[in-house]
Amino acid sequence: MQEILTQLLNQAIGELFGIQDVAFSVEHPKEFVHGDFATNAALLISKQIGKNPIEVALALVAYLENHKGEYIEKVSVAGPGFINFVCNREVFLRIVQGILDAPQDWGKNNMHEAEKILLEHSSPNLFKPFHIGHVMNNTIGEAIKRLAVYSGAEVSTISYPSDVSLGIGKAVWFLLHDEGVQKISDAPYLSSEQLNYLGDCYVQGTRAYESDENIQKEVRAITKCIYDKTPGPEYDAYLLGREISLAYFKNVVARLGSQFDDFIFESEAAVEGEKLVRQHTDIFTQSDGAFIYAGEQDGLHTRVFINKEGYPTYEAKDVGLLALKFARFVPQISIFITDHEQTEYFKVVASAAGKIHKQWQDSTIHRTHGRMSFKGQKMSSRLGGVPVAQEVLDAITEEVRERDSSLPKQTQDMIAIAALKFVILRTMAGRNINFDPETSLSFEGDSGPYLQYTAVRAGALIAKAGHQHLVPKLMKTPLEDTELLEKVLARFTEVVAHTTEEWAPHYIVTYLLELAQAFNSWYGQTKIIDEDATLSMHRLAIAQAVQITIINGLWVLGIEVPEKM
RNA sequence: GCCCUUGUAGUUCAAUGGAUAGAACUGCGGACUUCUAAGCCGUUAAUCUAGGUUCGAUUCCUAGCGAGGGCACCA
Repeated sequence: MQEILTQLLNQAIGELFGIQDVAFSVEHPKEFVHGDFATNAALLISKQIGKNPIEVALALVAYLENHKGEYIEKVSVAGPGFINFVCNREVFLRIVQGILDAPQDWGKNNMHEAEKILLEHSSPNLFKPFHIGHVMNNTIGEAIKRLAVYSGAEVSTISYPSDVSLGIGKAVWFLLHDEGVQKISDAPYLSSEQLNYLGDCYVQGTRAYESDENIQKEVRAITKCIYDKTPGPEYDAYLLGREISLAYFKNVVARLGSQFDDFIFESEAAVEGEKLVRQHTDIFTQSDGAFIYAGEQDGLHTRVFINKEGYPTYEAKDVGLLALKFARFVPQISIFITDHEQTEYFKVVASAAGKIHKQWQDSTIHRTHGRMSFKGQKMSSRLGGVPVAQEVLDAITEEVRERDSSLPKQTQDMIAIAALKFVILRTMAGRNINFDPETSLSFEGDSGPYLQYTAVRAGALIAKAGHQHLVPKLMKTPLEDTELLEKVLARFTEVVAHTTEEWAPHYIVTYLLELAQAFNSWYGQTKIIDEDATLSMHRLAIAQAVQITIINGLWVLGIEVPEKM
């Protein structure tokens, strides 16, 4: 439709004013009352030829009226010189029919057809708890993954667990000094006591490390065993903790609705990264016994890639990670998600890596999430720091249960996750989120459960009508009460496309709220199933299209819709 | 000190350089007692400051003020 209008306008401008290449836009006005499309062409032309914009617009409209074709119903001038177009209703009804004909395809596009997209997100620190920051990462990562799927790409999702670090050495030290191997072996597999104990190892180990120099030496020795994979009780204890930690990670992300095709471990990336840095002494120069990259040459700052003790730092590991990603998956686009505090850091890594392989820098997209700050005390962690994912989810699920204890456990979980994910996804990614469970977390108004409820409600309507042998079916000349909804529905694919261009899921959230509000408002003032069977069937068809659109939209966001609520 | 991000109703968030800056929560007021009230209808309320570019600026540029993050061997 946009293409048709653009072409038509170019033709009109050429014939009337004899100019070409006017960079006008054809877009949806914010308000539906302004029409279906609007263009600023007259404003731009008037500037070029020095005429009054309204006059220019009127001339254009006169021309367009005579050439408008079957899709355009009305052309008019508005405001300072905008030209508004109203499309024929047939245009929208045809789109809605398309939703009903192929619900599973509604919203998909071919922006990345046949491309390989690699996604990395939710990367945990083994031995440390999976906290609320990981949930943010996971939620955004999963949404971007699904957007990629909707764009026709062949998507692989991986995670990059941190499995070697001094911190892990500390945890293993405590594990060994507290007969911890016995303790976690005795506890039921993936029980909360087992996991809590592992978390304590990290905290206690860190505390011990800070208090005693001898312990520091022991911890470093253990860390070296882990790096070098030296057989022995240290490495065995490490392997046990690692296995439990990883299994736990898979468990938590599964609860959130995502799974991974593969892992690249930090220990692998470390080996690869160190090798690459040592191979490229032209890029990584020596300074104070360390290998550094002087980012100043690209307007950035210097970072250390191999420290003076000869160990690869996080920087080198990230270079190794890039190498492994492109070698194993050969993606056209590689996307990864981190906390936004890594933005500047990664620019340096990308700049350095780009000098080894241009593609590693050019094909990588870094998306970030902010921090979640907590005002209320309700969900502060047992560990005193950042709240643990499991605890947050349990607390929200408990609130859902208090609202309606009759719902199945699975539905309660779905609603809780929707509430939490919504809070994360509604905001432009990268910004901090003030999360006050008392006020931010909502089940009413703009919220995940509101969207779920709307879809469930539409579904209930159709089910009820089914008992009266009424089937959803679009009619040729229906009443006007569904016109607005038809127009809102039609925009879904554009919204998905826009969201994919920027990899910014919050656009979908905003759209779904708009759709849900339009639907609920209509529902509130219209009797959908009434005596007139023809009208009822048309309205049901609209309700079904709304249901499909919300379900598909929420699917992209990683939110499931229950049968009932 | 330098660099990046950011500043919108009382609160939490929106707004590809466009038309009357949208929602939700909160407050206040309503309707129905008929398809799911986690709903609907009404109402009060905002672009940090000062310049600039533009027909037009919340959006772009400059300066200031405030917030968050980063800046050599942690991850």
